Amino acid sequence: MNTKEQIIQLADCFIREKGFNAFSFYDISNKIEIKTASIHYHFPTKSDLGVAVIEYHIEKLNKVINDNKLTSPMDKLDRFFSIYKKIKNENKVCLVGSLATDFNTLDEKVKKKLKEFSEIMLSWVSEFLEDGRKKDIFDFEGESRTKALMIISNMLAIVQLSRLTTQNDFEVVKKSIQRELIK
Amino acid sequence: MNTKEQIIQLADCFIREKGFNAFSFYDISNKIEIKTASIHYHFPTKSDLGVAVIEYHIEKLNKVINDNKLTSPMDKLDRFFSIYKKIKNENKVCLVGSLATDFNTLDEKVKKKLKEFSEIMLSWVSEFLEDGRKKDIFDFEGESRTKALMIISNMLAIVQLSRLTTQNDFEVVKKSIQRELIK
DNA sequence: ATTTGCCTATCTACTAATAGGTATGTATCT
DNA sequence: AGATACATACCTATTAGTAGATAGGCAAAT
Repeated sequence: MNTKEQIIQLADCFIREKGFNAFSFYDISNKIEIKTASIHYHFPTKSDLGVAVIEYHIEKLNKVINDNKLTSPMDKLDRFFSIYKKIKNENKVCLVGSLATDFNTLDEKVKKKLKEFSEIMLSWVSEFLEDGRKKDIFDFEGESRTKALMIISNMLAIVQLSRLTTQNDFEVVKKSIQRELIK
Repeated sequence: MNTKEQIIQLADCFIREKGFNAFSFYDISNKIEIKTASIHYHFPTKSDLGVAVIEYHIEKLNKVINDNKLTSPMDKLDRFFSIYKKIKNENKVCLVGSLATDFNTLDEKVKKKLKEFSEIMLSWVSEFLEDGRKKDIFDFEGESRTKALMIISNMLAIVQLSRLTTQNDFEVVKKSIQRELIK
């Protein structure tokens, strides 16, 4: 892994651990052996770094989507849950949730990229929910986009909320979604 | 309203608009005619101000709970939704969501107070859901605390997420919760 | 009735730390 | 020679927080 990738991954960690406005170039320079000024060589501004982090997430998500193109809706759902399970295990929050609370402080290109990311996520979940319903694996009423919004909301929020309640609440919510959804 | 109360309300606005780490004493001093140093007279540290903001929310929530002690579970649910409706209309996010993403940067007394707040919210919702189920107004499976977690998660997240998708998604999610819950 | 002194709430002026960012130099590799 | 990937040194703005002065109100003492 080269320096640029390392910077992106560290920034990603900090954003989802502490929030965009709470992490600094110094935090990164402190973890890898590089001076803060050198980070600007790879990413002129903090916003550029923010965009790169989101792009990294888009790539990862697109890879998940592609690798699961041929699997069943149930497998896709499990894969979806595993993304959030990993976030919870690391005691982080999801990127969308983290940046959404800071949204009004972000500059336009970060906002735009974040919207792109959430759109990809929402489309993917909507599609495999719809597919699962057609195949009689899932059961829900109303539009699949709405159900996707509901499930994503649950996941996005529970990784945040369970920082305050109990870590176990993640599993509680996950199982509740499965029980309601799966026929 | 005295200066101290004004400071709390402004801090509350900023926290839920931009996040705890993105607002400064200057932001407040800029809105009311007071110097930043004078804010420290009322709140020695930023954390003290944070605690006061959460306490303000606890008071408000306790008032809502008390004023609705004798109303029906359905009215309580509507009242619960109206809290988030207001948040959405102001394009803010809820306090718990905002501070949960910054959680690892907060100091202990703020964390503790925030946990208190989320506990009160969760208990209240759990109780009126349970009551509504007993009275055959609501229909859901599993523990009422779990259902409360699900509904609070939906609300907490959709005020964040709909900053990225469309504002209307708040109503979509709200109606979906109602359709699933109400017999 | 006036003075004295304390309390409250503010200001001015300051500090030390941290922030994001820039300009320039330099070593290495192609 | 030029591009790449750093470092050094620096800048400016902003941050939370402190110290000390001040001004008004109130209440007890003179």
